[in-house]
Amino acid sequence: MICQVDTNNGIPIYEQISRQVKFAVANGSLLVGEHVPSVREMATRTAVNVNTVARAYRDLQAEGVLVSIRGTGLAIAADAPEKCRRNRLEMVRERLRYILREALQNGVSSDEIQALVHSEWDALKKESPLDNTHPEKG
Amino acid sequence: MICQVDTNNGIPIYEQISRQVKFAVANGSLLVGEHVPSVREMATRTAVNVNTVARAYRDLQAEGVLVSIRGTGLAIAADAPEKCRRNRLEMVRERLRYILREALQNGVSSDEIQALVHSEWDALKKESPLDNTHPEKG
DNA sequence: ACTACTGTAATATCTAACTATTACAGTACT
DNA sequence: AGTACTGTAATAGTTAGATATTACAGTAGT
Repeated sequence: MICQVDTNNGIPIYEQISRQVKFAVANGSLLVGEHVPSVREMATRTAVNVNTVARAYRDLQAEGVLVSIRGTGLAIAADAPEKCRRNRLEMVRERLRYILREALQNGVSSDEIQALVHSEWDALKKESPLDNTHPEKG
Repeated sequence: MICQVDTNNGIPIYEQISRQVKFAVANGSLLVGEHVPSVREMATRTAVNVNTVARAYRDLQAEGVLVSIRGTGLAIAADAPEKCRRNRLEMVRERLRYILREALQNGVSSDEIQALVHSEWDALKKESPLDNTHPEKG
């Protein structure tokens, strides 16, 4: 489990981390019972402070994604995959809505948006071709 | 010129204001030479502090969208519409890219994204039907 | 028992964004 | 000249996010 943190995009680091954990659970990169990296390891690998990682993990516990195993670490909760998979599209949708609303309210046409999404999606696929390491079961 | 400010979405208020001004210039809601609302009026109408509006206007001057007319106010620069129209899709694209990258990197399929964009766009169109007050010339 | 890990918590410090307030110089209108 | 607007600036205070550091209780392996 590796997290990519961007300190310049305005999104709180703890939120970036918790989102990525939830996505990882949703697509099977993290399995039930598996331990998430310790706060210190995650902090080191992402060049972030321990407290910031702890904040993300605390939020994930509150959401029921992680459970604490005292003295050992934090593990993926039994019902986390179902939860995260159900919320995966919602997480994307929530942010997509802001952008589309702004575009719509300012005279961007449906065709322009469709073209924009298509071209950006293709560009991203070329940029980082899919490495299906953890394919989801149907 | 009315600005809608959301204090809870994490985006700096001054950035929300400057973006909305640029969009308004791009689609003809604000014309060359026209005065933008005074910092005090804009601050009152958006329930925001004067300094925050001033910050937005300062940025817009730095970008060449607004020009200062001493003692009178700030007006839309002569070449602002061209500039803003050229940047309009880029402003949307920049934010769209973050979302699509996150989705792609986490196993969301092309079909799911297309469906998501389509359904959200339709929902937004119903929510606020287009009032073509300032149609762009072809 | 010792060591090396876990998570958690408290403290202090920093920065960006925002607010409230006061002040000042330039312009327009009467 | 006086009034009412402009933008601009300085000051001080608040909040959220992040950092650095220290500390402590619980667990596992030796």
